[in-house]
Formats: sequence, C-alpha cells, structure tokens
Amino acid sequence: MKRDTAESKERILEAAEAVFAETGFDGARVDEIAKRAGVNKALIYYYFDSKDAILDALFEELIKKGRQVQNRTLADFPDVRQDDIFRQVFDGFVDFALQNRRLIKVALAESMKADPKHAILLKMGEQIIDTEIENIKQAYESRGGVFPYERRDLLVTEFFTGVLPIFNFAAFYDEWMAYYSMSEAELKAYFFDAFKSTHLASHLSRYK
Amino acid sequence: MKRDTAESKERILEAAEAVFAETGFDGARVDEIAKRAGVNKALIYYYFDSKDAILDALFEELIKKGRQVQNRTLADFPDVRQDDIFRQVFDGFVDFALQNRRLIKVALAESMKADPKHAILLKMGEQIIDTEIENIKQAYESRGGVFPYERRDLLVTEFFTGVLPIFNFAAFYDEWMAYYSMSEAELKAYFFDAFKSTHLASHLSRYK
Amino acid sequence: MKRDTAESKERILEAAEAVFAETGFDGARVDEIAKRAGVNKALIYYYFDSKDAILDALFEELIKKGRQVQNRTLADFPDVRQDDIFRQVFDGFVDFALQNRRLIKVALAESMKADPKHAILLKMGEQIIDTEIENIKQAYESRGGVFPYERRDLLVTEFFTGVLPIFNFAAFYDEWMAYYSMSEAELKAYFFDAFKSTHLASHLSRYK
Amino acid sequence: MKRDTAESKERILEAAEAVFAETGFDGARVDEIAKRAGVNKALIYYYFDSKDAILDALFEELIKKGRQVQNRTLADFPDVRQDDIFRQVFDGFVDFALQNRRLIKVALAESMKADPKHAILLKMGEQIIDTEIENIKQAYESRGGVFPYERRDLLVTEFFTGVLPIFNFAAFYDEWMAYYSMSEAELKAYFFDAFKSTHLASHLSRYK
DNA sequence: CATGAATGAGTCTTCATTCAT
DNA sequence: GATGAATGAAGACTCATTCAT
Repeated sequence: MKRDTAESKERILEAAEAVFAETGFDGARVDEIAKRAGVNKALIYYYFDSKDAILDALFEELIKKGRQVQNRTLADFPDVRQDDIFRQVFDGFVDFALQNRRLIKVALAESMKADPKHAILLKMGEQIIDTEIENIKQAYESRGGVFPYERRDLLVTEFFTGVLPIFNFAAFYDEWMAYYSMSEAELKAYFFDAFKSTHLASHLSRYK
Repeated sequence: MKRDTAESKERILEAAEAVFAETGFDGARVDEIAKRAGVNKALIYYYFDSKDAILDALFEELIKKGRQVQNRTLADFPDVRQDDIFRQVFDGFVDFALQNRRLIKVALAESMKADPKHAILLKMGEQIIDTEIENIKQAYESRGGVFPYERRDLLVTEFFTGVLPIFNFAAFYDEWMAYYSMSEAELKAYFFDAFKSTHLASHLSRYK
Repeated sequence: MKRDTAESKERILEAAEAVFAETGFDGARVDEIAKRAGVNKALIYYYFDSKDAILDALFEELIKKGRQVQNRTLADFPDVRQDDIFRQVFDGFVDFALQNRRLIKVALAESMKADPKHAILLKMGEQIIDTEIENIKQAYESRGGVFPYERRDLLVTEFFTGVLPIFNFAAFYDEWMAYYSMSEAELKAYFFDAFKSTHLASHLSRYK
Repeated sequence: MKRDTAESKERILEAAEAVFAETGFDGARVDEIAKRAGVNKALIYYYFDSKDAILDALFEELIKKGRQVQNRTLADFPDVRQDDIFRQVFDGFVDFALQNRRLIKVALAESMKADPKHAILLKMGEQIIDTEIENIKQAYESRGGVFPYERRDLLVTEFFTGVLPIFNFAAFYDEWMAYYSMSEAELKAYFFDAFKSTHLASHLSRYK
C-alpha cells in the first residue's frame, strides 16, 4: 500500500513537528504522530530509531535552516552602517522564527531541562550570535577601527534581548492571537515597534 | 518516616517544583517526587487530587507571590518620574524571577502548549502589565495629563520585551552559567546592562 | 484488592518458572505469567525490574538450593569409600534435579546462547564439581594418600557424564513420559540402572 | 546485491542456523538473518513460508544427515564384536554432533518446550537408537543368539547416557572452551576418556 | 529473484492513581 | 496521616509477515 513514495518520512516529520509543538515532546504520543501522518506506527520506527531520534532530525534541520537564513542575510546586508540595515536583518530573523515557530517552541521547552543534552537553544544562540559578532567585527576592522566589545557581554545581551525575544515572540504567536483576539498584522506591528525601540535602539547606539 | 508532621505537604510541593523544573511537567514522575520528598507516593494523593493539582497549587502560589511583589514594588516606588525608579522596579522583578525560576521554567513550557488551559504565562503577564499600566496611568492623571498609550500596544511591548526577557533570563539562568562557565555576578551584570539599554531605555523615552 | 499479603511475589516466581519452562525464556510472555499468577501485570514490575530480573531471581534461588542440597549430601555421606555412597549421593542429585526440572530446562536452554552472561549452567556445574572434587580430595588426604586427578579432567568428565545427564534426565522427564507413555517409576528405574552402569561405574573404578 | 544466484537460499539457511544457535529460535530475528545472509528480508519469505519453516528445513536436513552418518557407520562397522568398534562408531557420532552443533543446540532447546510439536530430539533419538538396536539385534541373531534386552530399557539408557551426552558435548563445546580457556584438543581428549569409561564401558559389558 | 516500504498484532514496560490497613 | 501493595490504561518499541514494483 505504497503512497507517493518516500514521502512518508516527510509526512512523519511534519506530523511530529506539529504534535511536539502542541503537546510538548514528553506529552507527544507516537500513536498520534502516526495517525496525523496517515502512516502505520511501525513505519515511524522503520525510519527513526526512537521518538528522540525524530526530534533530533527536526532540530538538525532547524539548525541547518537557521544557518542558511543567517548566511543569506549576511550576504544581502554586508554593510551594517546604514540605520535600516538592522531592521531588515531582524525582519529576516522574525520571518524565520515565525515559519519555524513550532520547533522553536519545542526547542525552548527542551532547552530548559536539566540534562544538558537538551541545550539546543544555547547551542543555536551561540552559533547565531558568534556569527553575528564576527560579521560586525569585520565591519569595524574594514573601516580601520577596533571592535570594542567582549564576546561574553555580547552573548548575554544578544541572547536575552535579541534572540530570545524573537524566539518567544514566535513561540507565543498563536497563543497570543487566540488569547487577545489579535490579528497577525496588529501583533506583528506592535512587536516590531517594541523590538525597534528596545533591541534595535540598543544596537544603533552601540555599534556606530 | 514521620517528620515534623504536616510539613509533608510542603515537602511534596518543594520536591514537585524541583522535579517539574528539571524534567518538565510531562516528564516528571510522581514516584520521583515522592522519593525526593521522602514520603510515600500515596500520601501525595492524600494531599492532592492529581499530578495536575500539584502544579495548580504551585502556580497559584507563584501568582500570589507575583502579585505581592508587584504591590510591594508599587508601594515602594509610587512616583515613576525619577529616572532610576524603573531600574529599581525591574530589579525587584528580576529577583522575584530568579527566586522562582524553577516554576517559571514550567510556566514557560506549559504556556506554549496548544490547549489554552495551560496559558498561565499569558494570564500572569496580563495581570502584571495591566497593573503596571494602571499605575502609570494614575501617575499621568494625577498630574492632570492623559495617558497616551493603548493597552494592546503596551501589552505586546511589555510582554515580549519586558516580562519575557526577565522570565527567560531566570529560566535559563542555571543552564547559561553551566554552558558558559559564567558566574552569577558576571551573568547578572551583563543582563542588567542589556536590559537597561533596551527595555529600560524604551520606557524612559516613552513615559516622560 | 490485597491477597494473603506478600505472597504475590511468590506466586509470580512460581508462575514465571512454569511459563519459562513451557515456552523458553524468550517465548514466555509477561502477560501469561501475570495471568497464571493471578496478579496484575504491573505488579510484576513492582517486584521485578524486568523479565530478565525474574529469571535472575529464579536462578539465584536455584543455585542456593543446589548448594544446600550438596552441603547436606556431603554432611550425610562424609565417607566416600563405601560402594553405595555414590549411589546415594547421586540419588540426592536426581531428586534435586527432578524437583527443579522446570528451571533446569531454562538453565540448559539459556546456557547454550552465545552471550556468556547466560552461562549459568557452566557456573553451577563448576561449583558443584569443584565442591565434589574438594570433598574427594580430602577423603584421599585423610587416608594419607594423594588425590591423583587433575581438576580440568574431572570438570569435563563430571560435567558431561555426570551433571549433564542428570540435568537432561530432569529436563526431558515429562516430555519423555508423554512421548513414550512411560510411567515415572519405569523411567526412573531405567535411568538409575543406566546411570549406575555408566557414570557410577566410572566413579567406582576411578576413586578407590 | 546479486550473488551467484540461487545460492541465496543456502545463505539464508546458513545465516539462520547461526542466528538460531546464538540466540535461540525465539530470540532470533528475521531481520538479523537477512542481514547476515546479505539478502533482503522479503526474499526469505520468497523461499520460506515462515520463520518456523526455516527451522523445519534445517531440522529436516539435520535428520537426513544423521541418518546418512548412521548408515555409513553401520556399513563401515558391520561386526560389533570387536572391542574397538563401538569407539569408532561413537567417534563418528561425535564428529557429526560437532559439525552440526549449532543446530543441535536449537534442537535441544526446542525439544524441552511443552508443545510436543517441538520434540525433535526425542524423534531423532528414537530413530538413532532403534536403528542401533536393530543392528545389534541382527548381529546377535546372525550368530544364532537372542537379543536379550528390551527396547524401552535401551531407549532410556542410550538416550540419556549415550545420545544426550554427545549432543550436550557438542552443544556446550564452544561455551566450554571459552569458559575454561580450554583447547579443542584438550576438551576432546578428556571427553573421549570420560565417554569411554562410562557409556562405552557399559556397552562392552552389556553386549558381549 | 529481489527489494524498499508498509503493517497488524503484539510485547515489554511505565505511570498516574487507588485501596486496604 | 501514612504506607505497601495493587491496578487499568496506556506508552514506546518490536517483529513476523506482506505488498508493490
């Protein structure tokens, strides 16, 4: 009873992402994933070693996508001196976060667990911020200046006031709209203003 | 295995909070809670109707504490015109968040689930922000002015760039220190600077 | 719905022994054990960590019983010079083997598996034979003689022509009676004759 | 992954024999057999109806080989009066047993199960011993004598002190060498001595 | 002949919850 | 209050077997 061949694996990943996001990883049932994917439960174990392995596969994909988005963004906006550059860069991240908000939810929840093997968000954050730092540093140096900030300072600043707010925005996007009966447009507009007047302002004042 | 009697309930709550924080609510085992509390598993069901009820009790306490902190803060700093008032107010919130970071972790994770009955963080955020808004509004009006902001705008702004960063800071506090071998003092210092230059700056520019 | 208290564990072990013997360990179903023991399946896991652990417990008991039988036998028949002593000793072993034939079946089957952790029969055999050797050696020495046999030789001889035939006799006891419609008495009589004219004869000719 | 075509079936049987011996029939996985045979799992079901059918095929082959060995032996040693004839006959059986020790393991384990359909060893034993009896009887009669033993007596004697020790020797051959770090030569030498001084001695004393 | 994909029916194990004392 | 024992209802994972190509 084969389907559009080899697409089953994709359907499983898609279904798993949805179920994980809705119930959390531990709350997710493999049965439910199978049902949503429209496949036999055993087929899931044909493609993946375990429930954990499904999440690993999803996270790997997420990290890859994140890297791609960042690389593309850096290529598109090589000069960070213009005032509106940051805004565009962050727009890119917000779109990425929204598109992947289901997995970001799971990543947030899992990363708060005690076992450090779950620390995916810290790893992703580190990668994103280090790349960003490297880029800004090069901009400084290409102008003959010296990058005047410490990595550890920037990691904290960028993670807690840059990366996390965007990820949280994505993670609570749907719940927020449901809770406040707010439209996507309204929510996005408010958030962009908020982010601009906080994180972006800080960026512009810092990196001149 | 009897202790100072009746303190068992407290021990159960304490143990549950720890276990929930380490493994997430769904990942937590009642057996483990009993073991850590040093009580028989059945005793947990003598005091609580269900595993859910334990979390409910913890959340209720958290909300109560949150309200107290906010009330105390508002009482201590009735006049928000001074530049450093906000800083003190947020210091209060950060301390509160850190002290309750185990439950905040759980609240964050649970609030991202699809079922709206888990939306505790949205409720808490709404309460905190509405109270804050009310306070600022009164300050305006006591000076004969008119509060010029919309509630929905402020809810978004305060939630995603005020409440959530602080809660996330608390939630990732331990993991961050472990991941980056960073001391509490260093992490706190960086975070306060970051928060000051983002959220606080925005506040000061907005509410004159 | 408690029963005659704490007897459940015993019933589980008893049922497991029966099921393991009938179907082999891998063929045994925990459900079937629970059904036969008249207990809830989960109770099995209350007392034992796993299906494996049940077998371990049974084997441990078997080894303990084996040691007891051997010690008692050696106490009863300290002087091995009499012709009929060996017969009595072996009678003791045959009774022990028959009484524990269900577990001996499992031990035989498991001991043939590749993974050395299953080698229970080799361990039991070694223990039995070493004790026996030690006993015979002391008899020699108490008479001022020297025990003239090598351990490795005796291990092979005793294991393959002493221990194993008796264990096999026990293991195939029921199947044999069913297959040949033979009575217990007839089977035992033939086997005792056979054993006497083989292993016992060898013993008597060897240890003078 | 095609090989010299049609040899696949042979490879499957070979792999199955190995896996059955290592893990027992119930512990064996068809996947593992396929992997070891280097064929697709479905191909196994092209050649065999079921996992059971593979074992049946192997057992059938074993029984055929057993018959051949016995017939050849009887042809080679028609006159059983010579003292060393039995020794040669048993040597033949030991070689046969060692060469087929993997299947003998499985036969032993399966034959101890409750369901009589597994009683292959009893069937094999009966065939071997009846043939042997028939042969000895003819020797008696050709000399004008009368064969003075009962079939049921001989069945028990030969099975438990003849056939089974040899089969067990084969079944535990590898495990024994591993357990005691004993060489093949040493083990064989000890066993032959042991067998000679027990079963063979009995034979020689009985059939004059 | 051969294979990758698919599946129904288990199979062990877990877990929140309850009960008798 | 407190506990050891007990249980129903899942839960993750397995496995022999089949199917389409």
